[in-house]
Amino acid sequence: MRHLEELHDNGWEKVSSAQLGAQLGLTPSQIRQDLSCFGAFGQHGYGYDITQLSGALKTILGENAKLNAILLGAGNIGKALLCNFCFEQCGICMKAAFDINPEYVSTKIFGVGIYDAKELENYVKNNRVDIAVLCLPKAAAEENAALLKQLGVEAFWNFTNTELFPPESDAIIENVHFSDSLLALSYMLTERKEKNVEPNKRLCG
Amino acid sequence: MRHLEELHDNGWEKVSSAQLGAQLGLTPSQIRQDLSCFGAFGQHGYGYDITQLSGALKTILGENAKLNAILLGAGNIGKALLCNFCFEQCGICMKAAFDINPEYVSTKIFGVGIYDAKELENYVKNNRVDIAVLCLPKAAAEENAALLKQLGVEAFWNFTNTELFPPESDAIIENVHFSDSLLALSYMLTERKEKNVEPNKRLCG
DNA sequence: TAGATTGTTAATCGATTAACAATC
DNA sequence: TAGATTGTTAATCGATTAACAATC
Repeated sequence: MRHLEELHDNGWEKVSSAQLGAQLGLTPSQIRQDLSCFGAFGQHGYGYDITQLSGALKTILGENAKLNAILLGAGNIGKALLCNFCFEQCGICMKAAFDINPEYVSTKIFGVGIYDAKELENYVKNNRVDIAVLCLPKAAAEENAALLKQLGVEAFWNFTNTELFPPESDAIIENVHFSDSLLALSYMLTERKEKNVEPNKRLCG
Repeated sequence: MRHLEELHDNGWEKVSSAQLGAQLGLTPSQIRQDLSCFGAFGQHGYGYDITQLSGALKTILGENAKLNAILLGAGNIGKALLCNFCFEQCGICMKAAFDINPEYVSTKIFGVGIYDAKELENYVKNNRVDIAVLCLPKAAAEENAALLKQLGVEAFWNFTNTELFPPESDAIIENVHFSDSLLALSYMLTERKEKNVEPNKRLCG
């Protein structure tokens, strides 16, 4: 999706699975087979019309679903998201943010009102909330996630450094674990450096 | 790793592959086989000593490698990372940040000095830089990543919403693509809602 | 010794790749 | 029609799971 938009911005109108594959580091087969899971978006002998394909993907990804979100925790990360991240572009409507800090309450960040955390339950009961964005400290996150789940919120975008629910939970969770990500990078770099020094003791690809 | 630390904090001393699997939503086999890629950390008939295992994983992940990092772009996201993210705990030493905004230059955020972006090249030439954390707007990110790569920086923690290098590049990149993440969530939620409404037109798992 | 649980080998499953008929 | 490229079926490959001998 991201790549298709880039191509579109650069004036491309069509693209073949071979081109897409080369640009993304995938095989043409993979492009075609993955897309075919969701339908037939290409034209034989021509390729994929970029506008058409990205339109279809948008629908599949739910960008047209008009989902409502709220944000919990207007600290540094929460603020950074509200200010910098374009929820709109992902088809998400950011409705409200909640915090316990009285300094923040009743202010607005980038057009989004900050409410007292005490009002959270009431808000969720009276408004449709599809996605909760969690930017809280660990303990508060678990507590609030459980509450929200109970109130019917199904999806969580989790910036806390914890698993919110046990594996058997049916909540939909997308974790953004910064430390996992950085450690993965650290691992890849460390591994490469070791390989360069002692090229004979590697295991497992 | 994260889970082992949690167990440790809760007073656990040993854990079996069956327990770990249940807690993480994996099969015991997977736990054992994945760990065995890197060595034999358990004891037959006993399980894994948590301190010992997490110590071993730390080394594997490079937490003991003492890597140096710099951060580019002290805007909202950059600031949030500097203030809230514990690089230390991942074994990373955050040495310096760079920005073009004269308001930021020569100040400090959370103990990390902000320098003028003009000094970047000079700094990298005179100091070891293992990891560059990119919190820049797209265009600037590509430019700076190319420069850093040329100066010998191998690893990039990328908070830009773009691919920094073509797939064939040998740079080590860990992307944190917020919009990808949110769209994945949006997809899962949309898919579930559709399934509930029309339970008969699903494809591909 | 009996019980538990590992590390590893073999069996199964799913995902990726290759091939090709269909078709624009 | 010839050339290009899709969507899909079959072949290959790798990853997950199951099984079990080794051992604490």
